[in-house]
Amino acid sequence: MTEDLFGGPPGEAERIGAGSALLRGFALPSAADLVAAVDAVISAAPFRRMSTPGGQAMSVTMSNAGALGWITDRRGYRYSPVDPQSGRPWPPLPGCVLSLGRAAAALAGYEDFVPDACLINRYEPGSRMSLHQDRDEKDFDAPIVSISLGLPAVFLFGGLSRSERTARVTLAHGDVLVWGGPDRLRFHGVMPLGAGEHPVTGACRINLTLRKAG
DNA sequence: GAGTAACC
DNA sequence: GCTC
Repeated sequence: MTEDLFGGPPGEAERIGAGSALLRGFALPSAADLVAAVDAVISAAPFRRMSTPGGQAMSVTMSNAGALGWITDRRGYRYSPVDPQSGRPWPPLPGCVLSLGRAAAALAGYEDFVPDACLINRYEPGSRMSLHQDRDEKDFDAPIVSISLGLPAVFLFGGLSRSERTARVTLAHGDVLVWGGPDRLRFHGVMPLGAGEHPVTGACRINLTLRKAG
């Protein structure tokens, strides 16, 4: 299922599905800026542990930037224009995150991607994300853009039903994964993060997920 | 595969 | 976006 996407350089890119592309190392040139931008967002909207509607604590801690932020609590999964913890709007989507996400989406064939939400997930060793679909967004025409920073993680990329077998893709610091079109509703998740130390992020992985939610 | 919540 |  892996096939050449762009017919060569720059960088390494591969199709991992009809509507999906993995851009290896794509965010490396701006990684320091991205991490600084995340730090600024987090100073205004700190990482917090959310609970699922069923009351289970998530193993990642989360925050958001942009006009809309993904949240979960007893009332369900949804997007909110304000940080429920502060009552204030989420911090603006950093320019370097927006430009990187748009460039990655364009390379993957999504030219007019205008994200309004950036979910920031912090994985510590043992943190995971169980298999799920992203379906709280209003329109599924826009792709999902996932930027990986810090410790590597094994990403699970499944099919349109939960029972389909999953492909395993290691996502490293600087990798950007884009999925949309026929792959937009594919189940996906992340295996428990292994222990380690990364020179840029320390003992964690930061994932930025850009979406058009509204 | 099913239950979990809340909404469609 | 959880757990069994």
